[in-house]
Amino acid sequence: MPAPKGYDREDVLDRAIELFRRQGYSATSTAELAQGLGINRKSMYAEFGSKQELFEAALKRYSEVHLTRVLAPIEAPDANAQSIREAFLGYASAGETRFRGLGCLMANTAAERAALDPGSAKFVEAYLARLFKGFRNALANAQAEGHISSQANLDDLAAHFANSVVGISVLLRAKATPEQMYAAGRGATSLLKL
Amino acid sequence: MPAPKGYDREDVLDRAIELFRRQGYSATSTAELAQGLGINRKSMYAEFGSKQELFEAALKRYSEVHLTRVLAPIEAPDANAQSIREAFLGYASAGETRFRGLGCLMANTAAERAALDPGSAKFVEAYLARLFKGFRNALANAQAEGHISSQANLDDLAAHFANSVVGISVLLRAKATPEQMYAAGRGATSLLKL
DNA sequence: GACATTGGTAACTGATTGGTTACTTTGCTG
DNA sequence: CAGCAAAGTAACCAATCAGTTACCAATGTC
Repeated sequence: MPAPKGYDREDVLDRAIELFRRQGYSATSTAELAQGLGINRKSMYAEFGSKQELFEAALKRYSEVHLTRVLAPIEAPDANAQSIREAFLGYASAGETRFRGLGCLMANTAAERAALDPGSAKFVEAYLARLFKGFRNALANAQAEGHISSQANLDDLAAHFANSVVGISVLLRAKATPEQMYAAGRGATSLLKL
Repeated sequence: MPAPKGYDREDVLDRAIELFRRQGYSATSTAELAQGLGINRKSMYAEFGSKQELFEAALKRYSEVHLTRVLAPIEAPDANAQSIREAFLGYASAGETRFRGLGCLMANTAAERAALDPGSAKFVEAYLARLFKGFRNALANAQAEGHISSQANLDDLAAHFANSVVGISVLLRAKATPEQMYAAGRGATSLLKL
């Protein structure tokens, strides 16, 4: 067995996520990446192949780990109106953390790369579908629990909530004030009774 | 008097808007710009000074001309609930036009540049404030006309609509299906009575 | 029609881009 | 301890980056 790697792939990907999230794809050079990842350029290319492949690996991990954590409230099988409210409160509160100015890697990628790069677009597409599906289920429960009008169109509302999450992510990226984000969250969820 | 310019500044800026909107700031080179603008690189630098200044001039014109046109329904002094509905219908319908994949220059800039570039950030900030103000006024009229509950929080709702516009712009950029966008628009405006 | 002022063309600058190649170092296995 | 496969280092590559400079062409006034 040869010399073991001096780095952990998942740690490296988390650092890549941080870098791409802060600077975007185009504005992040491979030299910056290697330095930020704490590994050599050679090792970076050996491990990931190219900047594009590293980016897609970062998107994959972001989706599997980071998004899974942040979407947990609305993806729980028993998610309901209260879960949706809590989720938006959580996203708005990110404006008071270090994520202010960073935003969401998927939302940033949707705006920066998806239209130009099919490799990114498929992750964004899956992200939007995932958001919709999560909200759609939570809304079905909310309706069953009487927190939404029985004649509400759940597909429209799920699309609305998914869209609002994307919007809030961009506000977060654009350093909108936390109060703007809280207000947007309250407004978006104001049609949930109680 | 010397030789007249072989180009019109406003036409050139409109082409710059188109290019930056399609490719973003970082992914658009000055060579591409000069070619796309239909003028020489030298003339471009003589007219605008730098890529950054050209970008800001494009943002300025986009705000003054393009945004003013597209925001007209909600910025009319007598805008009301119906105006808001129509506006969202209009934004969603852009998904069936050539703007699919382009999105809104302000929303794209919010995600790509605002966090890194104060020069862009001030335009984005003004854009968000403008959206809020427009919706806030339209909502006041809507409430007076009985199309919104009298105890609704108009500030929250204005922030919500502004946020939804940003979200829909990103969906447009990410080539979401028109149906996704129409659904998001219907969901976002579903709390407007009638 | 000579001059002055501007726009247009193209070659060029040094720096940086993504990616590669030779070479050294490391650490496990037989 | 000898051998070898992989990681680390750094120099290197052609291409491209934003921006500049020197030159030519066009247009106006006097």
